Amino acid sequence: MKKTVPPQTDTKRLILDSAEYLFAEKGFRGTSMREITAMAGVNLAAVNYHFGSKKKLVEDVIRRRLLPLNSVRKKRLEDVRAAAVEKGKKPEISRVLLAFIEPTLFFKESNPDAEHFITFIGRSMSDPDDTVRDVFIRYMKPLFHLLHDVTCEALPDYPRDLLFWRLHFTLGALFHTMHIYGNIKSEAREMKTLDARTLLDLILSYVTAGMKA
Amino acid sequence: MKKTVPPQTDTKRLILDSAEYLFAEKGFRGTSMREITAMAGVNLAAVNYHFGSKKKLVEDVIRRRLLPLNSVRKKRLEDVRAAAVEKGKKPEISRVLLAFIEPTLFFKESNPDAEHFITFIGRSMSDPDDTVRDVFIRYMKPLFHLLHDVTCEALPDYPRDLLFWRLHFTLGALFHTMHIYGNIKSEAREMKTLDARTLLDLILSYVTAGMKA
DNA sequence: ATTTAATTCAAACAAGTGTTTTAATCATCT
DNA sequence: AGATGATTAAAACACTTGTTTGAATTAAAT
Repeated sequence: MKKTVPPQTDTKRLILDSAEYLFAEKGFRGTSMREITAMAGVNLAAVNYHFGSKKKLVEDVIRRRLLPLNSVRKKRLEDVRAAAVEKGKKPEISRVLLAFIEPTLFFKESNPDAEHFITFIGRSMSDPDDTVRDVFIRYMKPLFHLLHDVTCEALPDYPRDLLFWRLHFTLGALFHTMHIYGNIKSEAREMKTLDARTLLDLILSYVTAGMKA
Repeated sequence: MKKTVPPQTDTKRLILDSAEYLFAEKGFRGTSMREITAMAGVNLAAVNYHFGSKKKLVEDVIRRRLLPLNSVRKKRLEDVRAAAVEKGKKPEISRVLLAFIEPTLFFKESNPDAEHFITFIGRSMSDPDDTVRDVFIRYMKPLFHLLHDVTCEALPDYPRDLLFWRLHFTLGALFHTMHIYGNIKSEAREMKTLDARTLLDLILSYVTAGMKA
């Protein structure tokens, strides 16, 4: 009848974890099925059996983290909007940006096993591979629209197009930061180790000033 | 009759052009030697003969555009610094950023055949492939140091570390913009077509405000 | 215990990878 | 002209890629 806890769950999770780590480290195309399965300690055919294909796998890797993260960001944005409506005032832009950025940067700490996901997602939007970029954009687009809307409510005197571009600058700064943050190698030696809170303050003051320049 | 220009030059340039276009379109790992040589209309072995390997090729692709571009940016930065010294004042941060960003965004127009390079270079810093990222960072590092120094001279009351991070945010915004700008597909349909001058004004006001937040 | 379905496994598959090889072709100079 | 060195050409190289196969193993249900 109904199965309670099939061992299949372990295999799938092991594969997702390994794939997430390797995709962050070497990119989608730079990671082979054999590397993934070897690291996960499962058979080579397991990926195609459980996920169907490499493309389906990367979609699941992205979905597993991005859907919960986007739920949190969506709720935070709607809370800011609702709080403003209740007080009969427009939302404060710094709170709007905080609602979006804080869960993003702190996602790494709330999900300690997801630290590599931040690195991976940081370059997904400009990934050379269509598959990765398309999946990422597909899941981000509704949330970005919401962010755009709430931003326009916070700064009603600014043209929508202007705020659209400035949000793109903000995302560029954020993604770039996400990619180098948590990336031990590269140029981490030049920047003192920062905790997420300090980094959040840094980026928040920067993008807030930029948005209402 | 005597040919002043040896035909070898043509082959190398054809390969560089095709590689630049395809690397921008599909990434370093996503582009095969056969695609490059087929598009260039040359023999498959020509790449290894003229460049040595695929890695050496991508290094030449990057160098061909980045060295001249960096020379211009370096001169512009030093001009801003010299002009400030002459007047006995500190340089203006907006002029510092302009000196760096303007040649970058206008590079596409001064070199019409290099329009894809901007897309390519826009993601080089976070490219999943070590080769691309290392080459790019190697050629950018001295210029970034200069930019950092002149920025610190423009804002002497701000801690060096703070300005270091804010410059990273600025580069993130710039690279992200470079990558989506000139990329006809993706989300160009949502953003009205902008000329380089308007885009420059947009990003400059944003990052200037962010830097001196 | 026997049947049935789900999962794992080793092996092979066809296609694609960057690179090398060796002979043919070309341009240039004495 | 012929000789020399640089460039091109087609083919093969050794290797990796994602995926599929069919048998072996495991778990669940009757």
